[in-house]
Amino acid sequence: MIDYKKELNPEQYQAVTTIQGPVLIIAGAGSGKTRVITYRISYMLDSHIPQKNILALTFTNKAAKEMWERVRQLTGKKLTNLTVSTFHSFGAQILREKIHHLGYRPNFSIYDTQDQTELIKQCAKETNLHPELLNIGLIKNIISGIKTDRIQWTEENEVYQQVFLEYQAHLKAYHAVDFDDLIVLPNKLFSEQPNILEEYRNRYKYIMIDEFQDTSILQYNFIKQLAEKNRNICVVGDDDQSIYSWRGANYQNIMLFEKDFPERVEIKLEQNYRSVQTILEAANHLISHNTNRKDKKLWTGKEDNNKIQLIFVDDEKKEAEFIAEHIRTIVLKERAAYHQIGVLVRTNNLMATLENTLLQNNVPYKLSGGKSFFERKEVKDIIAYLRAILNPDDDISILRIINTPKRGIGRQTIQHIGDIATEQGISIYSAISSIRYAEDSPVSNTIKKTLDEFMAIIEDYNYRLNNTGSIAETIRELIDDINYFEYLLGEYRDNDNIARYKYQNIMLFTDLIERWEKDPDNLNPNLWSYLTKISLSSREDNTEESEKGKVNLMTIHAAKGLEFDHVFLAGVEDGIIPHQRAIEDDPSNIEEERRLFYVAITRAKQKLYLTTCKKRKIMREEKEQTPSPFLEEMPQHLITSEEPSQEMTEEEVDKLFADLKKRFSE
DNA sequence: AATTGGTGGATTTTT
DNA sequence: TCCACCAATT
Repeated sequence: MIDYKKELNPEQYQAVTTIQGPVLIIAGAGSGKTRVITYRISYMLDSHIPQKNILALTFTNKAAKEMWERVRQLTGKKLTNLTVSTFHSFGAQILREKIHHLGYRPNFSIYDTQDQTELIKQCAKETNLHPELLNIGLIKNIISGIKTDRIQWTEENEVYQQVFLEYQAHLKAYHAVDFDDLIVLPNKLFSEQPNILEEYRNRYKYIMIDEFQDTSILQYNFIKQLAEKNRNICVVGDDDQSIYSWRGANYQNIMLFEKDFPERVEIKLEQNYRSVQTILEAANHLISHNTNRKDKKLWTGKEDNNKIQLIFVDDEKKEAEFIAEHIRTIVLKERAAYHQIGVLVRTNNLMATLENTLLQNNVPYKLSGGKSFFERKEVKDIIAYLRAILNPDDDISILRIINTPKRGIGRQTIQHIGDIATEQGISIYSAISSIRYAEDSPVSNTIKKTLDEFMAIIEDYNYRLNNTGSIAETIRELIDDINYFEYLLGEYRDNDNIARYKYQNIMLFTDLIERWEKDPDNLNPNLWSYLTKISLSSREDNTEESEKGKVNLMTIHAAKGLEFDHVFLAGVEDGIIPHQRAIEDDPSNIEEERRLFYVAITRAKQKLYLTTCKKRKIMREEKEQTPSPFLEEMPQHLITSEEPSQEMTEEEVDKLFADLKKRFSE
């Protein structure tokens, strides 16, 4: 039995043991937030609350996974009925069970950003949108804003109204949903169908929300509906770490919660267990420049004399070299473990140089963020096949694969098929099927035959994936049947290695499916669940052994919730952080950029390094850079700055390392 | 009619 | 650096 009183501080103890009624926990950075949630779940189980009545929602898959794992270790129980998931996968789960009430099939496809972009382009074309107005990013924001009630139609954006309607209609016709729908549709079900809401209220009587400051209004409404009756809801958040407002996060939800659940118990966790005094003091000082925040005083018992290091270098190349070499030094000198080192950046494009340099210096690293394995073109092709096989009305997937590998179905043919589909209001797949029998069809007999073969593949594998043995094995046969490897060789005929590499990725993909399929803990090994799982985990979250022993290279956003002994923050320059674009959008975004900087520096447990370049290549151009203004918002006595260290030759570096090694062995 | 190769343009953060 | 669009070629 766990001695809760002994293992937790008084505030944490109160947070863990107050399981009836609404609770608001304001948890500063590093104050043991995850610990509180996991102990709280454990405490509930000890109080004989059934697993199936507990719902814990997080923001990222990584967090969900980690929480699950920690509860499992803490309790030693088999967690078969506990629900720990992200908002989006919880939404997907509800839709899987109930989406037929909205007229979709349960085999619906989930569109990621790429698919969404394709669809928007298609809709823009169909509505004859003026090419000058075609700004996909903007349209995406408007569509998302309207769907989630964040914005209204105005004179300015109403030109996109037609595209929006078209977009929505297409999704429905394709039996497809986008990321927003994963919250919008369950929310709609809850508000329109009281019996469904009642069913979920009875199931999930105890609800916990992690990273509450990152929830959107819509997500808030969703959980409010669910929790309103039983009122056992615990939200945990930190307004200082709200960094997703661009995606609809609304930290005012904390105030809404206070209003909607006035009987709440409020608990503040202010003791920081993560960082040393220096880092915490700098962070506190920095964040105090923000207005309109809940007052907090984070404190720690960890004294130290290490200052934050600020390093000036010439350009991004030198910056990367400094980081790579310094990592090698601290690994040798301070016996730091690679996986306890984090290299953080504001934007993905800063990662390329760092990556190359780490590679050259033999520093093992692991990326999170950036392109996911499942977003690689070759893998995405196969996924599109699988989606189309499960849901042939999914036009986006059909269009992606209809001529991949090349079968001789070109632009013209596709145009014809598309016209028929639009005229008759049917999907591309149905249109193909009707072309085959049409007397005056606009396509030649040769092409008809090709189309026949294409349909045969879809139908054949639809049957096989639903009825026969191993999913992974069937997919391998599919890849073989469509001659994908030959296609790759043709596409990259000037470089066999690329083709081989891509093919290996696909083989890896099928291996992943096989492992998932054979996992004894997997209660639901059907292909649809797998496709859903990977659509929702856009990032690679390796919890494999390979994760150990590697430096973590990631964006600040991706680093939220993580901690490292040593943190390098690269590109601490004006225009990068705060990001120029963010400020241009709205000068008040400076506060969010500051929170981002705050999140970055509070990832460090012991030592923090900030690097600033004098010049940097941005979009092919050399630009003179100036240090980030945030540097001046931290007490100067906590920071020591260095001019670039003299360049060392390869031999000198080797000699230094040899010396260090010698010192150790003495 | 399909494919290939060239040129120009663009890059915040993510479920 | 990578991707999308356009014109010439088979």
